[in-house]
Amino acid sequence: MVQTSEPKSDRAVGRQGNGQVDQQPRPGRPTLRDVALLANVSFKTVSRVVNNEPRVRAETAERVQQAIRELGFTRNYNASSLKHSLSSATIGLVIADVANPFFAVIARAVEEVARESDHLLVTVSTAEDAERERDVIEALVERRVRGIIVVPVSHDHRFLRRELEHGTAIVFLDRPPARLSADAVLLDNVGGARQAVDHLLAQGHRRIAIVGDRLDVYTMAERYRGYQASLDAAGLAVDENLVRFGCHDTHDAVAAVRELLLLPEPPTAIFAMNNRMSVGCVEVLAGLDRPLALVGFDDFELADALRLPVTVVSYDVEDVGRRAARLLFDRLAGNRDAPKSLTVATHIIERGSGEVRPFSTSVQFDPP
Amino acid sequence: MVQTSEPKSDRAVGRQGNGQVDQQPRPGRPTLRDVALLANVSFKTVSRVVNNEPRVRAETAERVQQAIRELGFTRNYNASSLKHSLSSATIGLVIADVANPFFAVIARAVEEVARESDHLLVTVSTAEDAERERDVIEALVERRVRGIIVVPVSHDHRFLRRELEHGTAIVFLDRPPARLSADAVLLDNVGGARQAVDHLLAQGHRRIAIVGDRLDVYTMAERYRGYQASLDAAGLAVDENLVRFGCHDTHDAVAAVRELLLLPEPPTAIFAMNNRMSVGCVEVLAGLDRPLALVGFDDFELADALRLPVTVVSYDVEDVGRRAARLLFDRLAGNRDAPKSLTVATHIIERGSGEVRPFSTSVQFDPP
DNA sequence: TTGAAAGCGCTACCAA
DNA sequence: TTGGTAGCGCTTTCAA
Repeated sequence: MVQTSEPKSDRAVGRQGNGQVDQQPRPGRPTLRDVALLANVSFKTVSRVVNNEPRVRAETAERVQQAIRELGFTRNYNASSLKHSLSSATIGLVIADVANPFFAVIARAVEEVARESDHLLVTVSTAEDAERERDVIEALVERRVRGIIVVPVSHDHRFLRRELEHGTAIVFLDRPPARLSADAVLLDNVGGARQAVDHLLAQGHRRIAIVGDRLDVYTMAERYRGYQASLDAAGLAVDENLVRFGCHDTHDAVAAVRELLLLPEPPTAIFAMNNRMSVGCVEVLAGLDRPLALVGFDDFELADALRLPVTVVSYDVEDVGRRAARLLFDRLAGNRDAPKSLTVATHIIERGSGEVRPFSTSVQFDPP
Repeated sequence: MVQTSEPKSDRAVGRQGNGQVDQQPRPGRPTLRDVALLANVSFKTVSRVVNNEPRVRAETAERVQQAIRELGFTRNYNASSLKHSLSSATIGLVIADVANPFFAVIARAVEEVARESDHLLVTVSTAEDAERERDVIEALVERRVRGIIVVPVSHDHRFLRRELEHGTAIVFLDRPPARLSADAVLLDNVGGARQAVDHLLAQGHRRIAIVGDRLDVYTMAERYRGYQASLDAAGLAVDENLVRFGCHDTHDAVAAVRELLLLPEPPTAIFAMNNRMSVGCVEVLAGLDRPLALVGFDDFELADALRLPVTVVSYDVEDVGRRAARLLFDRLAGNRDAPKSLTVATHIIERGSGEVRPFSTSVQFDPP
């Protein structure tokens, strides 16, 4: 079906020369031994060639290379790393969902750093399920990944202490470890949420709704604290009718916003607690005659190209991923300092939706 | 720093009972042997417990479990899988870039299927670089992943024939194998592009620009063929000034569209060849007074919430990923049929931007 | 420059 | 129900 132009000579396994073990080509993948047999050298010599060790005669090496090509031999890395126990040149990334752009960007940044260090990345999703978190981490440890970057779901990470002691590096991302001391890269969630809500208050809003995922997710709890603190500082009480948690995805957020709009006293502004929530809000708000104010936590694609460009609390997502990965490889390189926790600052990007005033009808509907 | 409530009794390694080898706890991860020593059984028995094999006395099993917990033992999966040679319960996914929503959704779908089969997923990016493609595939093979789903970049996959023969399942996604016969899940690229351009022609457009990535990427070439065929059928020639290839990301697309608008005879419509291009186009078009028609290949988030909702050529992305993964696991389950190639159909979703007429000024600017 | 032997952590097979 | 032995594919140490 497909023509190959590779040289086909010397196809027999036991070679013509001396009377070596002329055995059948075994089924399955060729091993060092198969190559050795074909090249008529000891399998240790093949190992040397495969690992580019110096003390091999050029002529011998060439013969071995030829045999490797002929057989399509590829070194079994799992077997190699059985020796130096650790290793595997693989790291793990545990996130909630790759299809969420936040995590997707994190994954790319981490993979990029991993690649620079010649490591492969195994990405697994938890879907915010604590049990699944344990399962996937276990699976990663079983494969002896050298390190794990985890966006944690559970609230007790003592089970990871053993792994740390056993030499697996672990870095927490976006959310801190619970009941464990370990490296972490976090955001200023409380501060960012305060920025958002303060901003809306400054425009004169008093009925500010909040739309988010489960409150037992760390970032949600923190951002809610920021929301509360902001209202509190303004002398306002939290109106439970305006608080909508439990939205897992944009669909849920759409439903939540629709409900909010049907309230006898609807909000004049919304604080969307992450990029999924913001997108959900926009889906609804885009259809309204009169604009509602909106500030979202996390920037997102096309936020600036919408009918009413969305004001967001932003930060460098890629940097978050990169920093976590660097911390990890730093540990793998032998760093034994006390666990470090970095907090990345946020800043607000005003685009229009956050500057809408309550009940305003003359708002600018087109981008500048 | 962190308190543990785990039982700490029997901490010594050689137990109190008979005079067994009372050796030092070795550094590094505990092995079957360490557990056996502590539980005072043979390490084969520990192996049985770890693998839930039936013939172990409950009492013995409990003692072993206790030792496992005490030591924080985790089975070394790489060592296990050395036996049944293949295995590793891992598959690979080779894509261009996880941060591209198309690939992110594919990755999620593939991971989901993998998880159902208790497999882990290693995701690697090629950044559309053929050399990197070979490198990462090699890295995956070295780790003996059982199968690989690849969105190929290179134009010669003969090097994979050996891997197929050696038992590694390979499924091509989005782009077909070149000089190799293998499973594939593709889109109707030519047909989809024709739908898009025919649609624009039907609105009366005659100057239809096309914005895309490198023409040597299969999907781009195919979609361009569709563009050509559509124009050809309408008796129109391709105007090279309106053809903009070489856009890797949204930024490049933005620049390309800006250039197009500065043309002495600018286009009245644009065909964006993938989701990245569409987003770039929207970024520019959102700022214009007079709308330009736009049809994009690939649906994308918020396309319906934009000032001028975007008409797209759509299809079920998740399904594409799922089908590829199912094909792969089907092979791993032993299916030896001739390679299969599936083509997923596309359909147009009219949202407004594709229904803009040339030079129209009275276009509906708000969503219904 | 090359090879032989031991062993990484585990499972398979057979014996007790 | 348990344990011993061999060996997966490779690297390491030492000898030739």
